[in-house]
Amino acid sequence: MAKVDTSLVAHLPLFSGVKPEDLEEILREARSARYPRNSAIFEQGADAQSFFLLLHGHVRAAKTTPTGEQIVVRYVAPGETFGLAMAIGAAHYPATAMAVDDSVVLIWPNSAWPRLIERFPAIAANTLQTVGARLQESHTRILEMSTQQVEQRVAHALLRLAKQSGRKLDHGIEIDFPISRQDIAQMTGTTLHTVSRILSGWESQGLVESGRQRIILRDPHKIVVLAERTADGNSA
Amino acid sequence: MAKVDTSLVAHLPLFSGVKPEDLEEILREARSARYPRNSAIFEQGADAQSFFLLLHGHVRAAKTTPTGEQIVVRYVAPGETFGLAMAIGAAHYPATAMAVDDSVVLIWPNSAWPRLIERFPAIAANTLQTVGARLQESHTRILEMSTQQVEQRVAHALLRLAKQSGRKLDHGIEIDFPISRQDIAQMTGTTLHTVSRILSGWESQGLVESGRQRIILRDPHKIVVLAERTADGNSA
DNA sequence: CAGGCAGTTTGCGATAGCGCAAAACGGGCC
DNA sequence: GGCCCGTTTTGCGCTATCGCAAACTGCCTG
Repeated sequence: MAKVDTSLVAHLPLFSGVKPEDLEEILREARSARYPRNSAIFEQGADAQSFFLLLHGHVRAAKTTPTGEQIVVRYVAPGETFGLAMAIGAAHYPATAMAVDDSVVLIWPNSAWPRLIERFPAIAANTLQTVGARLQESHTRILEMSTQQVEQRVAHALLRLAKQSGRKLDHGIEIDFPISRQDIAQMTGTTLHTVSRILSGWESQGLVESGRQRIILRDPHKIVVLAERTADGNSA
Repeated sequence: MAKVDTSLVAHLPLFSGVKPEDLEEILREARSARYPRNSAIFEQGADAQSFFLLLHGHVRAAKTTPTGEQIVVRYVAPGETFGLAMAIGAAHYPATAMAVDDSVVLIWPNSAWPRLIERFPAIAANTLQTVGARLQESHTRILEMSTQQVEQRVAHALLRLAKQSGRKLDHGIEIDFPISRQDIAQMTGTTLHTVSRILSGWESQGLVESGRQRIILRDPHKIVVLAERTADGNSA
């Protein structure tokens, strides 16, 4: 297994407050692995045996109901951790993680966690902050689902994706991994049909350009306006 | 200010792994305060200056949109922490906390947090677990909002409240604090009208007994069945 | 004990978005 | 280069739920 250069990960939030010379010791406990596009990293309900740090690629975390419906919990971008079941005291993974692009991850065995946070308390504090940030995002999402129409929610979702994983083009911002109408529906609590209709509408207005698992925001500013418009068209 | 008996809080998850003799030192940094029913403890957006542990009563955490709509983030039960903005790296409170019943809380200044987790790393680990648990609850809530009808969501919400803060009566389980139709609507992403209709229906079937800010689950088992029924009436 | 008010109930349209079905499309693979 | 399959588009009826309005009720207050 190739050794990971500490300089690649030293600046990540997870390791803030950790001395560079300690980093090597931390990385020694991890192994790295490559997951090809569309391969599963772990399955919801499985025994949680490891936790992960994404180095390259993109990972989708999704939760499935007993009846088979799915929602996308989040997309993981490079530099972010995922599969932290151990840290939050869960014995099983609460979601399924799948690589949506060829991805490279660092993998620590769960057994390393207690030792890690004992020797480097900053890691516990950093993780608390990222989990807290995710909690706030979840609350925001709940707020949106409770108060906004589907079109606004889709607008917000795309803007968030663009910010997190957007690649700047001269004619807009492209979401940097394959994402389907269905995926967006599962992020916003609607159906792929409705998403498709919305994107078609936007496309004809020149706001986006999209195709098979590909979306480019051509006019992010107008989409921001859409996202903030209230149901009554901001008549107030 | 009255001194808090360590034996009252020693068993709380927050302090698990903390030696009893250290507990007094921790409590010495806190002050206690009483909030009468319907008084605000902190407001969304205000500078986060303290974090809280609820001793008695019940607290509602709610988030408000720019346009004034609210959702209930959660109800805090005795023994739970709230207002952890500092711990999760937020400078401002992301929600408003209001006592829904006469309540007693312990209050630590944020400045105590770094010292606390440095001296007692178990507290950071414990907090990480509770925040993680809240994150999972949020995801469950998002899943429900995405896949279930309003009636199922209301059923789930009431069952959760009953489990968290239910008082057993001989003729059912009563939710142990004042809660309105509006509150339930704000927990489930619907309107008070729809909640009222649903509860009226249940009442006529003898599933619940309810009135002004008061709900008793008369037949929790049947409500569980309702909660799990799929949209097509479980025809499969 | 009488108001008054917050909370609740209920009726009645209006509609956003779902669900189903079918056709069109696009791209990768052989 | 053509075929096949997953994705996307689009039409159409349906309904769960909203939104508004109005009446009702039970507490708490003065």
